[in-house]
Amino acid sequence: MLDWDQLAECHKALGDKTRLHILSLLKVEELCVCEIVEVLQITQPAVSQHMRKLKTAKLVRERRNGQWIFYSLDGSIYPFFESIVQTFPDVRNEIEELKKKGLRVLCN
Amino acid sequence: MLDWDQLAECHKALGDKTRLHILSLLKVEELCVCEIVEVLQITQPAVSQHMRKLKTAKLVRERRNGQWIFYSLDGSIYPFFESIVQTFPDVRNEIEELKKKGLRVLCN
DNA sequence: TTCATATATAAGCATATCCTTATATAGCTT
DNA sequence: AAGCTATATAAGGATATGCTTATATATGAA
Repeated sequence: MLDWDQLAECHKALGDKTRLHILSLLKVEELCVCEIVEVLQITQPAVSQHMRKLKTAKLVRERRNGQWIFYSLDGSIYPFFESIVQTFPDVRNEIEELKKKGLRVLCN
Repeated sequence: MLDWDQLAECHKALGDKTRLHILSLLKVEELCVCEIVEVLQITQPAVSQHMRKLKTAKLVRERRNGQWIFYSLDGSIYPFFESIVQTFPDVRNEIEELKKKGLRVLCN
């Protein structure tokens, strides 16, 4: 069962606009750090630190592929996760923009 | 629709153990500030400030009855609220304790 | 009106958060 | 091994958060 510490940590991780934005992107598809940097236009360390919080809160999982680390959504320990994800704004157009700029290709 | 500001504010309000505790109590039943103070054993201003955050985040509603203000759960603007509430720990025993001590009577 | 009780607000302090820049680590490629 | 790229960590500063004590406001009662 989830205790107060875990619940608070989860919601704390969700309680930041930048991280909600990142999670909304990951809802569309798995992304690596450099792609998220490109979309959000903040520094790479800032993104790394957000990813660490999301990982600690068990809201994302990571998968290394060469020098890239791909992050994807995973809130399977939270019964409410799916219903929260459904409320994320639609950011498919931002991923489309990324692809148009050809930047996704770098990581594949 | 909910935007990122509202979503972040909601989760920020949920991202604190004390507030999760308060919401868990309100899940059992409507309570006034002095009762919450009694259960949590923190100062009255601390509870007041938490209630303000919860109210601003639209997670509770308030109802004045004489000199008491009763708070109750209300996350109706959040589609995921019910599923989050279900994960709150059960604190019915704490309310029972309060009643045994006779402190609930003061407000009724 | 005066007093008592319930709640809210103000001010101040300790700690947490989020960003930045600088540096370290890890994996490719040559 | 040397150099390049992707990511992580460290350090520091500005702002936010959560608590406390002190004070203000609001309601009910005498």
